[in-house]
Amino acid sequence: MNANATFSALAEPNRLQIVELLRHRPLPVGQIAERLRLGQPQVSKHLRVLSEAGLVQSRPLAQQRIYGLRAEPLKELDTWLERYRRLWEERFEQLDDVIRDLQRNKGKKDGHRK
Amino acid sequence: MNANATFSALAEPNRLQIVELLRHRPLPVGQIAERLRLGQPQVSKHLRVLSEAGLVQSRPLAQQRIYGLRAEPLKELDTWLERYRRLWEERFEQLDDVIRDLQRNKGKKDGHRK
DNA sequence: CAGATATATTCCGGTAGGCGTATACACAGC
DNA sequence: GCTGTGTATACGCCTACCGGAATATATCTG
Repeated sequence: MNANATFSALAEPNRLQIVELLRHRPLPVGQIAERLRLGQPQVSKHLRVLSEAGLVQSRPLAQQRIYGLRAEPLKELDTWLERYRRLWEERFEQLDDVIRDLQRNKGKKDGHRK
Repeated sequence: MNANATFSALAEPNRLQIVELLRHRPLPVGQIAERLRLGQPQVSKHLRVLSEAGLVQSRPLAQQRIYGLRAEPLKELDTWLERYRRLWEERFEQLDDVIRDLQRNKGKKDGHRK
């Protein structure tokens, strides 16, 4: 799925900060730049990436563009994570168990332990 | 929060594939390389990154290293996502609402400074 | 010990992507 | 129209990082 695009969009620290900032409320570009102490062109570029990943959306208001979060990619991330919840909710098949299996299959020769 | 490290580790497509592969069960490096059709050194390097992000863990078995998933970073990701669930569970404060607010306030100038 | 197997590390070349500056575009108000 | 404000894009520089090949390290076998 698109999890890839979402991850790489959020991998950049400033972009992650932008997302966290927009979690509270939509903001125009200038406000984002000011609060995160970033250059305006950098913010615009990051917003472009976030927008292409579907994480934000903008509406024009006079000369401003108000950017707000979009839920879908995060919802998809949640769905993606769903498949991993067993890792900590059930105790799952643990590494050591697998090691033990493999050692058992190794056959008769194994007298080696740590 | 370490969310940053987790995101950038998962941003790389091959690393994401490795994680998805290890979701089913732990595997030695060679198996991973074979199934994903990647070079062994590349896999080792990706595993190093994943390991430093805490996403995988290895145990030696003879000359092999068996890599398996670790739950914690994914659990943290889940926690991080928690704060965004309102975005789609409640309908939240929507972009258009904010636009309307801003347009209404347009009459009076509130201070902005640089 | 030598040789085989499994993995890690190193070096190199190419490239994607970040920042800063300058510039282009868009809209508002006069 | 012109000017000011807000945002987007273009250009250049630079660093991080990926892939591939060669090499180093570790462990088993005989």
